[in-house]
Parts: sequence; C-alpha cells; structure tokens
Amino acid sequence: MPTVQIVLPGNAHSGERAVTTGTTAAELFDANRSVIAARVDGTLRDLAYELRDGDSVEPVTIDSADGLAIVRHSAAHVLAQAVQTLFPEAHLGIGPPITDGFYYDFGVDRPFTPEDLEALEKEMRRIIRDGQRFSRRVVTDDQARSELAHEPFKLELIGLKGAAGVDAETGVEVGAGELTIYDNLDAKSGETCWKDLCRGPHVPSTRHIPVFKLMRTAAAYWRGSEKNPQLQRVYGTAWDSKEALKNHLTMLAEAEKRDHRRLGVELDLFSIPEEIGSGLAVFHPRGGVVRKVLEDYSRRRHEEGGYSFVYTPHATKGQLFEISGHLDWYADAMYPPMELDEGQKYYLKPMNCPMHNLIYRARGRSYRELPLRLFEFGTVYRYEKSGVVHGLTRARGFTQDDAHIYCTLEQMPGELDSLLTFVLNLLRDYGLSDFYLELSTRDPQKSVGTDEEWAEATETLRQAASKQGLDLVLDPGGAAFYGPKISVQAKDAIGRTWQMSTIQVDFQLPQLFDLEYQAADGTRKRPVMIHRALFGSIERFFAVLLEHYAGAFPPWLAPVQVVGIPITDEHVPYLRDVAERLRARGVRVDVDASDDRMQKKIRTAQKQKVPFMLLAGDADATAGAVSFRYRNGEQRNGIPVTDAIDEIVTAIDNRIQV
RNA sequence: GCCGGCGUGGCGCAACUGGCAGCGCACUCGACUUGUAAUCGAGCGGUUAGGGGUUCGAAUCCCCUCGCCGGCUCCA
Repeated sequence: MPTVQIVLPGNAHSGERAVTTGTTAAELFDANRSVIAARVDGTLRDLAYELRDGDSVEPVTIDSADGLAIVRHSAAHVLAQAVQTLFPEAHLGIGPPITDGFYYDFGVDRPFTPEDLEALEKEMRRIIRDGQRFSRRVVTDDQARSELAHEPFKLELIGLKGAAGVDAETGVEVGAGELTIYDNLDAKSGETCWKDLCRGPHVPSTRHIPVFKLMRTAAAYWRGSEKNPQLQRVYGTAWDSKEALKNHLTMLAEAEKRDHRRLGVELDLFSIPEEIGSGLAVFHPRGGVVRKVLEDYSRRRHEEGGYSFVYTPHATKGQLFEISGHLDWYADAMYPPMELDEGQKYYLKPMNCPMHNLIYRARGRSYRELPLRLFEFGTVYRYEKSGVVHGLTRARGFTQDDAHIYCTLEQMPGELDSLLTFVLNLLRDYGLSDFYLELSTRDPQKSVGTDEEWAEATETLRQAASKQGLDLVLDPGGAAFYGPKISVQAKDAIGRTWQMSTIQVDFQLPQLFDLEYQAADGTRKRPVMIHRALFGSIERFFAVLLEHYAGAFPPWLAPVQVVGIPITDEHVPYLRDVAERLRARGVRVDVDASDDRMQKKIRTAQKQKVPFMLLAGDADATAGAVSFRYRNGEQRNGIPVTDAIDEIVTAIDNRIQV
C-alpha cells in the first residue's frame, strides 16, 4: 500500500511517521475528540484534509484560540443558513469570527427584531442537531459566479479576490489563493442543504459547535465604508462549553455593573446634563475630589520630572489652526467657528500644541534651555459625531494632561526613553500594571513630511519602546498626520484593554511654526517636538479607573476615605473627635450622625464603597478605641485610636488598595 | 452622520387592546437608641423629554425635534 511521510511536531508523539496515501487529518487525530481542525505547515486545514508527503501536522483543539475561532466561524455559517431558511430573500454579506464570538451581515428588506433573533436561534439549534457536514470544494471564479449569481455581495467579493486592500475580515470569505465553497451536507442523505463562499476551515460537522448564543443586531456598512449600503448584522457568541459561555456572560454582566456611567450616578461623581449638551460633563463634589487628587499627584510628579507649567486659552483665531494644519485635516471634527470683530473667525481649540508652540516662539531659545518641557491640563473641544459620544470616554469637551517637549535631534532618543519610563511608572502608581505598547506608523494618504523624517522618527520610537521589555504590536497606518506614535495599552481588572498614554514624535509642527533654537556653535537649528499625553483625557482616565476599581477606589483616591458610624447617638461626639484628628492628618472623613440605625449606616457606607468604616460604641469609647469594618466585610475591633489613624494615613500615603 | 431600540418624580421600575399616573429607594418630619449590609410611621415630589397631530379621551397611536443605549463609520 502506498504511503506518505508526515511529521508530527510536539513532544509526546513527535517525529516522522508513514501513513497510507489518502489518510486524512481526522484519521490521524481520531483518538482525541476535542480536535476539530489541523494545522498543516502552519496553515489551518479542515480535518478532512488529505495528508501529503512531507506535511507537518499539528492538531487544533476546540479550546485553543484557533479552535474557538473556527467554531465561531462555523457558527456564523449556521446563522447564515438559518437566516436564509427563515428569510429566503436575505443576501449574504460576510461572517467572520471576532473576539469572543462572530457576526454575519445580511442584506434584508427590514431589520431583524428580537423575536427574529429567537426564531433564528431555534433554527440554528435544529441545524446543529442535524449534524450537517461542512464540505470544502475548490471552484473556479466562473463556477463561483454562476453558483452565487443570486448573491450580489458575494459576487463583489469574488471580483476582489487577491486584489490589494482586501481587509482581514473580507479575507475570511475569499482568501488570497483558490476560491472555495463550503457545502453543508445532510448527515444521512449527503444532500447539499446550504452553501457559502468561504475560505474555511470549519469544524467537521455542525454538531461540533458546543454552545452559542445570539447577542444583538446592528446595522453595518457593507465593506466598512459609509458610502456603501448598510446591511443588518447579527452578533453572536460561541464557546467550547456551557461553562465557558456562562463565564463570558458573567463577565459581560460584571462589565455592565462597572460601567462608569452607572457608577457615576450611583456614587454621585459626575453627570452630563442635557441642558449643557451631549458629551459635556460636570463633576460633582465627590467626583471632583477624585479628579483633583488624580491631577494633584500628576502635577507633583511632573514638577519632579522637570516640566514647566503653562496655561493657554480655550478659544483662538482660526489662523493658528491654519498654521498648524489642523483645519486642513480636522475641520469637520471641530466646533464651527464664531464670527467676531468684523468677520474674524474664532474656534474652540481641539488641540493644545499650537498654543504651546507660540509659547516656545515667544522669544529666542538657546540650546541651553532644551529639552524644554511644557505641561498643561488643557481643556479641548472636539465636535464628535452624535453617534459616537459615550459617557466620559468619548466626550466633546475634555481635558488633556498635555505636554510638549522641545529638544534637539540628539536628545530625542534619551528623552523618549525616559519619557516612556516616566509614563509607565506613573500609570503604575494609579494602579494599572498590565501593559503592552503599540507603534502606529505612517499612513501615506494622511500625512505630511518626508520619508526620511518618518523613518527616523519611527525607528527612534521603536527603539525606545523595545527597551521597556513590554510586548510591542504594530498599528500600520495608524499615526496622526504629523508623526508616528507609541501608545500604551493597559489591561484593566477584568481584562479589557484601554488605550492610555500616547507619545508622538513630530518634525512637522516645528517647521510649520518655524521654531528654532541657537546651537552652541551659534547656528540656528530646528528643535524636535514630542507630544505626550499620559491620561489622554482626564475624564476618560477617570472613567477607566472607575471601571477598573468598580467604584472601590484605593483610599488615596476615594472621595470619602473614612466614615464614622456611632452605635448610638451618644457616641457621635466621640467619633467627631476621632474624625477631627483624622482631618488634621488630611483624611477625608465623615461621621454619619443621621437617625438611621447602625446597620443601615454600614449598608450606606458599603454601597458608597468607602474604604474604612470606623465604629464606636461604649466598649470602644471607654477603651479609647475604634472598630474597623472594611469593604470586604472584615472587621477588627478595639483598635486604639492612634493606631487606627496611623493605619489609615499609611494606607493613603502609600497609595495601597485595601 | 447612518441603522435599530428607548425616554414615566433625583435613581430603579409599574400602569391591559387608548379610560383616575402608581411602587421601591432616596429626600423631609416624627417615634425608636440598637455592636458590623435595610426600625417603624407620616409626608414632599411627575404638564409621562419637548413640540405638533389623531381621538369624547393619549404615558400608550402618528409626525418632528432633543437626548440616551447598542452597533457601523470616525477618534489629531
């Protein structure tokens, strides 16, 4: 019997092996039911793949990242089949796997309703129970066109095959090489129940989709362009086990509980009054304290870091943003101008940098002054489109902790290096610890400057980034028009990633503003400018920390750090005295002297997520002590007041979480 | 900006198929004085987002505006 040689990498059963010609990957991994696909020479394949001489074959299990993506992709197919069963007139868009799930876009006459979703889930369960086989078939372009003649979007994709600019999601459908169609075959008769143009791979049969759930519907532009028609998108999630799905849903519920918009109301931190306008927030006293502490600490660190503090106005003549180029690039996203003084146009500022440049330019500069680091909490206004405004994270007015560093070309690498370290350490002080870096590079369509300048700036940034020993991922074409950037991405307590700080190198604005300094040799030279925001937006950073801590801020940030809870009214004066001593040490403390019962006061303080509750009754008062209750329900009784104060002050000073 | 959904006291919600706008929390007042997550009672509070329309009658049906939510697009 003819055989082929294959390689099985890995430790347990590694090594070369001869198998009969015609052996499939499925037969190879027959023993392990959790294997749903194979990786052959690095490429993911269906289990039905016939092994060829020299193939290096690895199993792909259902609980691996690749395995889950395949399950989700297959679930998207089942969804599409269900849609076309219930809505035969629906046209197919694309249906890729995404983080935690999948979606599929459809061209339909009317949007899907929640009832439709239920019916679709039911139909999907039927298809999965049927155990239809996913069967791959290579087709020519002409064959595909004739089989999919009634699918206008798919025809468009066939036309795009292999063309430049096909995005990753579209690529799921057509890939780069040969075209393939996946037939869904009835388990018994082998009849084709449904088919879709798809690169695959897929699970062997619909029964290999253990658990899924349809989540929501939404409109989405065909191929991601707002010039194109909108399709109806159905989002779903799929997992390798019921438990995994349950964990996912629990995570979503947890995220909802932490939503900063919700906590902002519950904890009385901020609001976004309709009367002021969409995306324009006010901070209430409690939120104001948190914000003030955030800012004060940042100020102190910047002072220590050699920054100079500057202040600039909120409005300016349009000329400033003509010089900077912002009006060319971002006019649509700026508040429209006000006309004053006989037609003079004034804009609310969307950026601080041009104003900082004017400070630099206010007089001649010497190389001895560089690096010059200008820092400001500068409030900017951007006219965000109505559909994107979102709580504090996407607002129309927000405050950047904005710094611009002017330095010589030679100083730039060292400056970037220390800057990144400074930024990361400061973020760590606020309680974020899990980071990776992203390097955004030039988009030739949306940028100015020479190739050499961009190459140099990008390389310098890359080197500074790699020194930090963090993961560095590329974001091709993601840079702003004037220079490449590094952004710090931070993971929060429930694993979500937020873009935090950005550091951008800029050769352009110094030119546009004709910035100069006099060098040691007496010549005039152009400084390099580094843009840097640490929080990005203070409002947004506030929201991220609020969600990260689920409202339970560490004591140094908590709006109210201590609440005194008397057992009876008689103990109020005693606690007021303790509170006075705490206040003298700078602690934010309240005594709950309301006529609620003690238990109710505990509940109130607990719901407000106050880090320390200090209780006192007769026993404590006679002993000159207090009893702690912490947010986790723990208690420590009879602590001498001096010790209690020290414990609290120490926790605050060291910025530890309790 | 686009698609869909939703706007009822400060907050969370109820009110059939068009028929007296109600509940809980919060708040105010009174009583109670209690050792680790809700004491009892009374009271205040709404032109049902705003405007227009249909109807004998609109929170409810229709139209417009504003706002919010989920996505898409965008994010210097």
